[in-house]
Amino acid sequence: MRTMLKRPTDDDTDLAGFLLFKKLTDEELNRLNFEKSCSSYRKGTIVYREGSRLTGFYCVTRGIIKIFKTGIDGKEQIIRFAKRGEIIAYRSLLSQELACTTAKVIEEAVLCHVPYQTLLYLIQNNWQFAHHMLQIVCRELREANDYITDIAQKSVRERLAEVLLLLKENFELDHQNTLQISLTREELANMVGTATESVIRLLSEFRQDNLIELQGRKIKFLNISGLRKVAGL
Amino acid sequence: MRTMLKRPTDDDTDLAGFLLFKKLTDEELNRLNFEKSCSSYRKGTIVYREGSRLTGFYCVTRGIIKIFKTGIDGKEQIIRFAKRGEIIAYRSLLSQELACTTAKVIEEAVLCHVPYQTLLYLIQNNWQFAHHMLQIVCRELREANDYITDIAQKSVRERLAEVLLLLKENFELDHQNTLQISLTREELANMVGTATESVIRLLSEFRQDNLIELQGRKIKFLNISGLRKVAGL
DNA sequence: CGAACTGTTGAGAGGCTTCAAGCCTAGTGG
DNA sequence: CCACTAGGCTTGAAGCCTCTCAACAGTTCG
Repeated sequence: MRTMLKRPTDDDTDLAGFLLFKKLTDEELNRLNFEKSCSSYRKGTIVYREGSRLTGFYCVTRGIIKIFKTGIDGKEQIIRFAKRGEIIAYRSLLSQELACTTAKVIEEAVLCHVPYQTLLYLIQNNWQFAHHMLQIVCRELREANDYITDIAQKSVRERLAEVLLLLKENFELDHQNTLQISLTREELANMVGTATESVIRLLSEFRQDNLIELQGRKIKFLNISGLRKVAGL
Repeated sequence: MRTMLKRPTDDDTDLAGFLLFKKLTDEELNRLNFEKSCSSYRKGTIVYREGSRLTGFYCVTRGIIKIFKTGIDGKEQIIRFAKRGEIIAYRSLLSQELACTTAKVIEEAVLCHVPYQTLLYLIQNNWQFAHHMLQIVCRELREANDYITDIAQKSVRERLAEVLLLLKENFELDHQNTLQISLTREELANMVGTATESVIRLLSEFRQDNLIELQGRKIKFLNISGLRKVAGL
């Protein structure tokens, strides 16, 4: 039998913790809470698909969502991962375009759907919200520009090292320096923009160089400054 | 003697034509016009440098500005070109970060500087302005994401063809199908993310395949659907 | 237990980069 | 006015990084 999908807890439906909503008035927060709808998503679920029309954006209150584009021959290009506290699908919504990415659950998640009308209401009534939103998009744009430069100029080896460090920043480590996100080799390849086999070979080399330790999908960091050097940072 | 720098004409200082400012009230427009300052920039001038703190954003009313990041060994990665009607430097300004790109004049330009305070004033007082701003950033973010996918998955040959088509869209052609922007081979390479020599060889191949015609930096399109096919579109 | 997916390793091919040398053009200074 | 220089452009050769193909082991799950 499939494991039961956990109901969203109170903690999962509370959006007050989101920095983005910090400056809302009580009235606005009430409206947001009234109009949002939260639900659980099983691992593997597609939240929305590239090319679809979106009805709102989502706040991630639990789990991890993979955001990717589908390129040549259906090969995925991973744009980013979203975790608790982050929002997804807002880009296409704001520019009123069809979704240009697909969002897939890779760790059992709870998402709160906020309708487009609510988003517009908040933008119209609370400039601090709009301003905060602008900052979020602008940061993501900088990251995208940085990534363009990396991918265009660095070798696959350098990029893989950098991606590992990036994951370390975003998902932290347990007490043994082990990365707390589980990705397939293919997913790593789709972040770096390379072939699965290349990732496998390079990870293996990093292990031989005592930079990391591997155990299935678990990656343990042994020498972070060494990795940083490989990444060219 | 160096040629004189043309004074900005009335046309060069008129921001009313910008879509971004369409929804401003008369009062807001007056304030904008009072607080902005326009001046001419000679070809080759650096408008702002990566790492510097910006005091405002710029509206391009004439000429062409190259926006690029400096990567490994000082190699440029061109992020985009801005022309009449577009704004630059707004990203770093809004996210309150240091500039992450450098902006260089590649065709004699007129820029209108709008102070940060004015930008904030507009965001606070006119939600339609803020909303429009959000749409601009979101569109640019989509383009960046698209480009990441291309650069990660396509060959240099495909990317070069795509870049040529992109330039065609953004800068149009004269009556003889000749591209109206003059770029060095190196700049083309820095857009595509490859070596200058590779661009030269591939352009030469495109010419042999009767896709384009070359005359110095002038590029004339002979077979656009052919190019599109090469680009994998 | 088999099917499907993931991970691993090897071999071969080829796209692209790098290095090097020479040509051409435009701008500079005598 | 012309030689000179610097920067851009072009071409060739060599080699490496990375991809693709292929085969197989390990794992998960119905």
